[in-house]
Amino acid sequence: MTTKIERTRENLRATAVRLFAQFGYEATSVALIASTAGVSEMTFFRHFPSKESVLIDDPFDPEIGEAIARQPDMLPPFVRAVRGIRAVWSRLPDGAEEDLRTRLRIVASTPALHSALGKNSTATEAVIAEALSSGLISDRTSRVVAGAVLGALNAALLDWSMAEDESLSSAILGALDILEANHG
Amino acid sequence: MTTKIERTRENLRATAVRLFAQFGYEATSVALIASTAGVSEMTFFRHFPSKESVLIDDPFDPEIGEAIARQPDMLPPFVRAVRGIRAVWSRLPDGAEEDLRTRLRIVASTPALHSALGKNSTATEAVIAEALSSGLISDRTSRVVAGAVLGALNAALLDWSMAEDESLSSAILGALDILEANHG
DNA sequence: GGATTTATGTTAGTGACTAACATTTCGTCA
DNA sequence: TGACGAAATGTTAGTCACTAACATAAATCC
Repeated sequence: MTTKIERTRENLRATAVRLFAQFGYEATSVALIASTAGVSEMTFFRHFPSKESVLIDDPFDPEIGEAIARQPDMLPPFVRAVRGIRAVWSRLPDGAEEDLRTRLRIVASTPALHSALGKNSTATEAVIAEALSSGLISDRTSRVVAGAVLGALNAALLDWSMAEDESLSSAILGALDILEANHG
Repeated sequence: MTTKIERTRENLRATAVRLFAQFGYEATSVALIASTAGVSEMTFFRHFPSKESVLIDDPFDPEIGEAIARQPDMLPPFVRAVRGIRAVWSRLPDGAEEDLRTRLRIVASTPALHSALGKNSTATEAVIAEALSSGLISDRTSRVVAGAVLGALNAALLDWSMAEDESLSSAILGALDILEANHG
């Protein structure tokens, strides 16, 4: 059974996304989201650390790290990172795709949120860099490769969100292929 | 002769950076910066659009675009982007290097600012993507490559800021080489 | 030196977010 | 079923970044 806390959170999330889509992200205050959802403003912040986090949350960090760490050590770091991400992102839970597209469209159309995407990436970037690190390459190389791969992934996600009838996996795979080309 | 507006701006900038280094970015309010600099809070925002912008400003966008556009069309987009950025970033005005390092160190040590780095990149990313676009590659490819290159550049800059005795150009060139490797 | 810009100040406000404390709602067990 | 302890929510008051409107001071031009 869904707990109350889960229900309240989902209620807030759905309400927020609906209002964002209708009035725009910046024009939608947290106070409005809360009152529309029938809770107080404080309750919103008990369930989400920030207004941004309703749209931007990426629970895949641990999986990505493991998937990258699983790639053979002798492959170039670029290839390891790309294949790890590909392994995680090419199979999303059903229904998550439309939801992700809705959220990313709001992000893409709100300049103030572009940076938020990057903020989220910071943690992921660290995870990737860590997973890449080995005796064979420098920390600098790990971090630069992680930054490049994440930058490419984010660009592809935003671009995909604006496309009409493309599957997420084909967009991701296509973008990662661009990176991997001539590296493997 | 330096105009008054330039003097006030530089005064605010120097004061802010000094306070950031001393007390930390988040612990330093704009009100404190302004009063320490001997002006009102409003004046601060007349000279800087945001608190972040004191540390993060990248006036190179037009140059980067031109430098990339100058690269031969038949080169792979990765190589064009990397060489364009290399051309611009490998020659910085004297003294700018120490200043940049100071600012980036504050950014690197302040999680809240990591996203700001990405925000700044959004504009640069668009410039790079535009400069890359040609009849030979898709818009998607341009954007993905731009994202990758910018992600790598930002990672390298942050990493460099924490290093002790490394020149900026060698860090940049090294990072770009990682990207260009096997692409040219 | 007076008039006109130009830079700055003041005041008041919005919106995201936090802290401290009060209150309700809920599951649990007698 | 009803009291009890805990979890979820509410209230209030505050901080800080940032904006708008209007007022004043200071630099520049004639």
